[in-house]
Amino acid sequence: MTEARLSPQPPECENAEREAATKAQVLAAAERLFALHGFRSVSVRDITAEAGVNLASVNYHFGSKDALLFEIFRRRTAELNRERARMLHEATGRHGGKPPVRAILTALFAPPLRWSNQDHPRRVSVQFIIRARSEGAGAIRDVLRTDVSHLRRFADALIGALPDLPREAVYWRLHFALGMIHNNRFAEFDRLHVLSEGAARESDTEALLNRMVDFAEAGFLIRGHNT
Amino acid sequence: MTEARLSPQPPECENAEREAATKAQVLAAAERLFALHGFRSVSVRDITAEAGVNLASVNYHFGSKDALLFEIFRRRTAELNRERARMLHEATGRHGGKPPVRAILTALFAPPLRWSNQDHPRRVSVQFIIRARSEGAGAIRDVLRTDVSHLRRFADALIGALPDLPREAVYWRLHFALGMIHNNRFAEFDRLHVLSEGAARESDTEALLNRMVDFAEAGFLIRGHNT
DNA sequence: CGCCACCTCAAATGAGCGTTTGAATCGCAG
DNA sequence: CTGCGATTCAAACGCTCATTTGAGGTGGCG
Repeated sequence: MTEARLSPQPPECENAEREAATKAQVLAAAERLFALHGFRSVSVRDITAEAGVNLASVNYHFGSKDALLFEIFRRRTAELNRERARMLHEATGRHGGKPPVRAILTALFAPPLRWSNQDHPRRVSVQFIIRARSEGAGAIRDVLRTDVSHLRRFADALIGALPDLPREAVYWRLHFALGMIHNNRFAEFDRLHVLSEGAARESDTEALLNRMVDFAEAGFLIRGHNT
Repeated sequence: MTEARLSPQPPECENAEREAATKAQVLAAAERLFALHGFRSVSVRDITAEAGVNLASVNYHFGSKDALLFEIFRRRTAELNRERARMLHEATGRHGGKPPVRAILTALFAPPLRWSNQDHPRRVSVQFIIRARSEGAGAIRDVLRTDVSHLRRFADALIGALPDLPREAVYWRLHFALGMIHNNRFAEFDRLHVLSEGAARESDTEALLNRMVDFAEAGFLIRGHNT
């Protein structure tokens, strides 16, 4: 409960540091608990207990439990979208403005997959985002449904890479590809371990990334009877 | 509140009918509300109000809210698995014991997709199952993680159809294919409508089924550098 | 009819929830 | 040292929740 004060810090910034420390501890604890157990299952008391701060901290610093949830969601999706956009931008530069399907899919898949790595600091963030995507209500749901600016970049890039494919086919296949990522919850991996009797393990992130890109790329490149 | 008694029924079976009616009304209301808003957001009071029955009905007929949830989950997944197994069995018969990848994937995808049809009585059931898969805790989570007998039939069939592919590759690709279905939530369709500006609509179920099978089949049939 | 098992009902129970409150405490400026 | 704005704290508030209770009603059967 007094951990923040135990850290060796210059006294002249201790006040600001303590504020930042409390907020940061709440954010980290809430993200972890939400990712593991869902929003409604985790109480403000659970969060503040895990963070080692006072019960009132959440309402003081964030206004409400919902606002805290939205704040974490906002931060993490912004981070993820930024990294994805960066990789897409790099791929665009590498390929003279017209990246191939494989490079676009890699930009889409790699960030969340690499974050899911065993010892990555953003490991729980991916689970948090996936959970927020399916359980989120209110403001989160509104953002998810209406803010497609980030997805549009990828859709446009795919349309450019597949000029002969009808646009709606591209949108559908992008929808399928997104489903592949959103299914990477801990519980799904557990089921996969049981089903494959240990043969399929997600520990090798780059191999999994290749598998996913292979699978999705093949789906994008076909020219089926109904395209 | 007295709806059950208003229905014209032979008096000699009214008691049993009323019991069945109450249970059935609770089941239907709970399934619908759970599917639309999630488990934790829906209270027993919401359910009994929607069903037009007394508050205590849930605990009397099912024991607890959790047990009611699990009962619906058990029924719906059993129905879905039965239909999937039936289609797989039919495909197996049609192809002399060795159905091709396309037929296997159709057996996997068609039931939930057809249930999602606009006027299908099981429309909310699919949303319920998807939600239970990601939000479910306790007994549901245990079943999801450990009961893979239903999936194993499909995995074995796919292994038989793809004898040159390493087993773990089949498991991973099945995992990807399952992700494609589980992403078919109402909210995801909404987002797709916005992104595609109305071009991609899920109303034509058979066309969507073809798109999904095309996409997944291509992913299964490749022989990539890391298989 | 009278009994019985079954079901329904309104009311209550007690626990847990998000949030609020007002006093206490902090580092710091005057 | 004193006063001040920002933060932390223990306590409490009001509400909703799942569940329980015990009385009342029901139809079927001897």
